[in-house]
Amino acid sequence: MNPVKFYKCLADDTRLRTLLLIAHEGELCVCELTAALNFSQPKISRHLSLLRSADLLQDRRQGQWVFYRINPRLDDWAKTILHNTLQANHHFIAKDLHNLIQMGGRPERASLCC
Amino acid sequence: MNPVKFYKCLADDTRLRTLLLIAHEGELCVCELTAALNFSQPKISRHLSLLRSADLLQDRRQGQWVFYRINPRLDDWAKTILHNTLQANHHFIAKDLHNLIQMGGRPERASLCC
DNA sequence: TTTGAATATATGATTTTCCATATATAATAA
DNA sequence: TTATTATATATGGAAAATCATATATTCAAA
Repeated sequence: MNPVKFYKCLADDTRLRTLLLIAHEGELCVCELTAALNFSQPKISRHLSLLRSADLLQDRRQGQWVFYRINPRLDDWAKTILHNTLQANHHFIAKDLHNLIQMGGRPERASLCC
Repeated sequence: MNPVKFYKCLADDTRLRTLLLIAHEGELCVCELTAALNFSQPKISRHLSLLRSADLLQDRRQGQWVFYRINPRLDDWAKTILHNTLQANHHFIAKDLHNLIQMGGRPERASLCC
């Protein structure tokens, strides 16, 4: 992972909040991010597409929803930086997490085993 | 330090190489950075000005030279990220460090004590 | 056929770069 | 000392490039 390319991904309010929310929650779908961030769906979708192209995020479809998570094959140093940033800036996504908890009708995750 | 503002500073080739070179060397003047990066002096000066305005760098004048270093009052999490990035991406500035070593007539630092 | 998500296009805003020049310090000559 | 020249750095202004957003539309799954 080229470090400039990596930091360009983090250098935007929508993208950084998206990444930290996903890092915090493990996995989120587009409609959850839309509710948490209170931005338009196309806006969020476009940033997610950018983060997926840059290999920071991985997506999986489950029925009508598409869930995003941090790409597990992301370089360790980059993963570490995401987690350090989250730890030191929890306040940065506090309101978004609140919105997420308030959100009704969140999709159920498929159980990962049996 | 707002994390988006911080990452905007790192999200540029010239600025990231400048920061990592300074983090590696402790302190560098503009002419050393110009020689290491092989960019025009105004270009480097502009980016240094931006990094100083954002409180990532501190400058001091010594005679005709202006030396830049990482702002010692930068948030710890941000300092940590700079150092982690340097450790994991030494290759990113290898050529620049080589240019720096090759450079003739580097200015002498004022000794910090007696 | 309704819901969730992605994409295309246009546009406005920001950022980066270049060129020329300004300022500041230092070295040298008269 | 004073004037001259050289070196180091900063900045104003303009052009070029990049980026973010809104609207409209399309795609895909149930």
